[in-house]
Amino acid sequence: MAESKENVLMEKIVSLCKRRGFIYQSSEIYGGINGFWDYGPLGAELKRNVKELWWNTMTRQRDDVVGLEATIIMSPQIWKASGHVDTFSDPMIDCKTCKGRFRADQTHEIPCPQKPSKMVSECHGEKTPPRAFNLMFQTYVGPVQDDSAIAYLRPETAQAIFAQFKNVLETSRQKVPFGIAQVGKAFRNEVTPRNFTFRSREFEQMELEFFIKPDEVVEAIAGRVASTAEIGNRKSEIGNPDWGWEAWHKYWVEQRIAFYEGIGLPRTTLVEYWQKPEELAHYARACVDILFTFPFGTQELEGIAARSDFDLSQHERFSGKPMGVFEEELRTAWNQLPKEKQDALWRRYYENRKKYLVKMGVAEETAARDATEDANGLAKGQYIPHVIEPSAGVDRLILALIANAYSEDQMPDEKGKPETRVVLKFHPRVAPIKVAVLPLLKNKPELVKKAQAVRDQLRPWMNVFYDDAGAIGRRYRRQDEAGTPFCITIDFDTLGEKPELQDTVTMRHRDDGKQERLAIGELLNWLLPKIR
RNA sequence: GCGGGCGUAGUUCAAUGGUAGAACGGAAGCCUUCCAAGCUUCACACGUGGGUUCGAUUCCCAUCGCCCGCUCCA
Repeated sequence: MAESKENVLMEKIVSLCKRRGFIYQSSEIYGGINGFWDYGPLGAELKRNVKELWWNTMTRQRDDVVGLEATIIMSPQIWKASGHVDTFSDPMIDCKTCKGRFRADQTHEIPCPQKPSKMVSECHGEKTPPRAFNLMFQTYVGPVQDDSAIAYLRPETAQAIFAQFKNVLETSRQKVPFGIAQVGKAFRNEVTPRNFTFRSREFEQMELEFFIKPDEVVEAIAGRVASTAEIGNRKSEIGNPDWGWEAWHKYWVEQRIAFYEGIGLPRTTLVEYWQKPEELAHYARACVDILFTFPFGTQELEGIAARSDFDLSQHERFSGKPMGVFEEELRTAWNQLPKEKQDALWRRYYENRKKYLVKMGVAEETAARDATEDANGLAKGQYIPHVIEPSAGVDRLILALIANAYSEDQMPDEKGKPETRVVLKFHPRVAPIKVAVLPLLKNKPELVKKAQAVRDQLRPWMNVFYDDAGAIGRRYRRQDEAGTPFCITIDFDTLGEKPELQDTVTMRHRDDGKQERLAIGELLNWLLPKIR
């Protein structure tokens, strides 16, 4: 089989990941298990760095986002409300004649691959009966394994945020607009895990649910809803009272792209894809995918969806607990609005609520009654928040970072002969090892002792790697493959061979091999801004 | 799940119906005054399970895994 250039590159990456301890196959000694991957020592550091950067950016550096860490197994009711129990499964039919596979509900609209004049449902190919498979992993809670004990491993982290929305609202002293962030494992029994870790059955997500006022409420309070064109010109002003869902959506798209650029993915490798109306999930008003150009294609890293008030509404209906918020500000503003304005906003809110309820199968009459009740709430300062959801896959991002960092270049060896060098050009912020400390020679105890002292001085602040084995060049190359941005070498000048250079070291840069001389005392101040 | 291809040290590759070699890498030691240097020593593999056979890494079957297509998503 002729192998494509992309495929060769992926194989090199997979091989490097194993060789250097970034990623191993799960359960490898037992032959592996499809769709599961483990992170080795360097991978674990890389992943931790990425998650901490996300967490820091999304919560600690902001006033308006707080964190949550929920369980993986939750009440199965959650997945009924979210729709995952019913819609997270696609009945499929295989055709034994033409080897095609089709969604059972679409056979009447897909042309037969062999006889395009006929639809799949009417061609003569021998077909299997429809087989439904739910993509959620099932388990049982408690010792008795009957239907009443069925529970699911969460297929996304988002639902826990919705389920705990009221608790967080009441205990965090936040008010809308604000967000709840969560990082954690999710599980999907994918039909076909593929492309290394890109589509795994166990994976990790970094999700933010950012709760905002519905546009009707924004308009009631601020008098207007800002157009997205205006937002583009005032990016620095975060969260003006007149921001509607479109402004917030656009804002988060910008924020997320900036995040990716900040950890070393160049803008040129990223694609911002606005989903077309017909591609949107039923609950979404808009969705932007941030794609990365992997060796195997341009694929999704993150989706930023404007999910309306769908999720909170679903949980309100299924749990019977109110999910709305009350704001004095809205009540006051509402009562000062002219009657015709009140009526117009009331009508819009009513129509949206009713549309949602009818779509979810609520009888017309009941829907009208409930929507009326909801719209009447506006005058009392009550509404159900809408949500903007930036949802990113950690493992995909790790793979993107590795693929982006992978490069081969020519570097002269000891004798000046050019040799191919494999180097992972990680941004220092995500690099698993920030700095390697190397005594020039191992068999000179003074060098070793000094190097260990430098290591110990830096260790509390960053991940430091000490290595004294073999020639210095070999150690540099090893660090290149690990993606270590900086190497510190302790030599005889450090010890004072040239008195003016005493207590200085060589700082060697990964990407170009250039070196500079730095005083030991200034190392920390030199390094810290680069790795944070 | 369906169809096609592929499974030999950590990696990349050899060879063979009579139980396997290399290179690089790894470990230990010597040496080494800045980019995979040199010398010595060591460890490590036929994915798993059946079958055929006197004997299977080699042939057959199954299974697991990887890659490519269909399909799906973070």
